[in-house]
Amino acid sequence: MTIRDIAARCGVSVATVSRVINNNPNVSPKTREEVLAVIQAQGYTPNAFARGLGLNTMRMVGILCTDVANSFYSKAVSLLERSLRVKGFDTLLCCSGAQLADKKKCLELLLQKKVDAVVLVGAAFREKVDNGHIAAAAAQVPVFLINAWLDLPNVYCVYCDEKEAMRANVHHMIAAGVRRILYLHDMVDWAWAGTQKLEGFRLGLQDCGLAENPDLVRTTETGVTPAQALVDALLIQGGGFDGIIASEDLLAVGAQKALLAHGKVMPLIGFNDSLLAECTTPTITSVNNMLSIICPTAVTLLDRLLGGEQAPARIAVSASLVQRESFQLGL
Amino acid sequence: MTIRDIAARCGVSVATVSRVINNNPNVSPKTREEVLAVIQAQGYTPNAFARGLGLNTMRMVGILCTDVANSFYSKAVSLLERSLRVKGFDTLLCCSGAQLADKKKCLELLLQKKVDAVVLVGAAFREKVDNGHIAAAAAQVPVFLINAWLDLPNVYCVYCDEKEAMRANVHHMIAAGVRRILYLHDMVDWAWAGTQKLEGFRLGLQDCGLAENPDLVRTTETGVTPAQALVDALLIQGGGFDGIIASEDLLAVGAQKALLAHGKVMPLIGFNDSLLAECTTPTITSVNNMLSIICPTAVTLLDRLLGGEQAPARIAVSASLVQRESFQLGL
DNA sequence: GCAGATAATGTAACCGGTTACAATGGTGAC
DNA sequence: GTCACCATTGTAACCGGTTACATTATCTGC
Repeated sequence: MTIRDIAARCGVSVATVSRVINNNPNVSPKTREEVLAVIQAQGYTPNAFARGLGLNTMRMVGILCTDVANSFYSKAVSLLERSLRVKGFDTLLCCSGAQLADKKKCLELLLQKKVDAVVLVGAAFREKVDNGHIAAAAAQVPVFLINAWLDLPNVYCVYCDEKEAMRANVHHMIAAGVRRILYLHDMVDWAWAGTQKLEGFRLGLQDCGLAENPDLVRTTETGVTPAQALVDALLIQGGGFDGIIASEDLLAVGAQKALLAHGKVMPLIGFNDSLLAECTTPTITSVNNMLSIICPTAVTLLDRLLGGEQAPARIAVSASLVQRESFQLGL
Repeated sequence: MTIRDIAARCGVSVATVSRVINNNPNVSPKTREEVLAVIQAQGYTPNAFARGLGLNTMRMVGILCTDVANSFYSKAVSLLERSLRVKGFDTLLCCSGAQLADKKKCLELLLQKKVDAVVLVGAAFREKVDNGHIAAAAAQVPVFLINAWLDLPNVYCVYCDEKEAMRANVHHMIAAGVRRILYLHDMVDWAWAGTQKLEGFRLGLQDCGLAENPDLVRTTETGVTPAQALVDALLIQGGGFDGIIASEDLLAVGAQKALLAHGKVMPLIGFNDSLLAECTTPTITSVNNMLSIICPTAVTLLDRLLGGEQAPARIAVSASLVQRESFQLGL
């Protein structure tokens, strides 16, 4: 069943049928109605490939995601997909893992499928690391970074100001009487968000006139268990901290487990406002980095841009702290 | 840059270039080498839409997922996407939500994009509910159900035998001395897996010569908080159970929170072996429904089938219980 | 009644690949 | 030398849409 079949059945030309399909106004109401009736009756659907070839787009957007199994990324993908669908885009998903070479390969795969744009979730590096693949992609289609920052042409960034959020966290803790904050972060030091948080932590201490203690800024592998092991080891060595901030809820959970095991109690703040933070006992206070704003905003940007409008290259939104039980503890 | 440009630059015909691109053996080594060199030099990539039009496939598979933000589904999507990519398929993702009408619409969207197959994650209904959209999809492309069961032509099911897993859970509990098990499940009673679990629960009791107590089979909304509220209410009313099985870790977490709040301790088993089960204190024993086997298996099936081979319509794998702290408690 | 504008429709080229079939050239057998 | 055969290559039709441009029909004002 092709457009020519429909045209023949209606006694009109293919152009007219095409016009009807694409809501082109240059068709008489009567003709339109007849054509629509035949299309309906025959259950005709235009061939997407032919359409793509003619229009040079299939309205597909590629999402390059480090790992959808990670709840933070999956939340982003979920929000992006929904927004994209509303705007009439389909989502091509590619989960690259953390390796640079794999990200590069996945990006190429997406571009080969001729997506209209690419959205990167947890895939952007700091400038000092090789971003050649992103620049190469941006040479072909607009690239959107979720919660990351990169100064490259045709790369658009929508992110949460986690630096300020972290700074505020430090202020909160110190205002509440904490004096020696342990900052726990995972080792992906190339990630933009990671550097922002660390910087915010330092700024916060500075604001309060406190010196940074290198022993209280600790790097751990990602995951509950490594974080738990690290905090456990620190507590065995005598601790030396009276509050904890973790760069991610996963690490906060590990820290909390260690605290509980030692019968210790102190303020604890995590990041990402994930489901995990609600599942522990006590629940964990966490920074919400506003994916629910960032993702739809990025899609709006994308839609505007592809529609030929101008769009800002960067949009920052501020975070919000979700208070739960773990912050009050031990005060 | 088209295939004709490449052909002209090489002094060969488009057919030859096409043969080189597609690894057709009917090309002399010398010619192949020359053509590849030019392709390389020009950075030529075949137009995916033209290719799709000619071959009537772009090697894309649609995944229809209820909700990727849910960790169980996102795990499935992650595993599926990886396996599909290895086989040379790209993944079109559509998250429909739980509404039947939305699922239907999403399925149509995927089919319009001319995917080679559709994989349904958390989207299959029991037979008594309307499955017309699935049958309609199966009339166009093979449909694969992850952890669900449906007897329709061209629908392939790969699932975990959660009925037996549940039955075994009941046996375990009773062997450990539990006498009155509370079964907590969410209200999506149309889901195949849900009915299987309930049936397994009943069979388990039957096996052990115990009568089913309707008061101890409770339905709750999905989520930690509703489950917590329900168990809390039951405990206030006096309890009457000495062990809990939850149809999902999320509910198990809620149940555990209620138990902790009441200072109660009893064996608890969840389903899905999710990250949540490791984050609570104590950790929660949970049934692993083998997504890590099911998903790659489904993709293998899909690949074989699209390759023209025969493939079984159903594959069942058995679950495995992951022992953690919550099962020993109170024994 | 007619020039000129406007609305509706049709024709055919084009998008960029794949591939059936035809054509060419070189080989060895006899 | 001729023929059959095989490996290699080329020509042109085809996939199924979109759309520039041409054409025809209708309407307007004078």
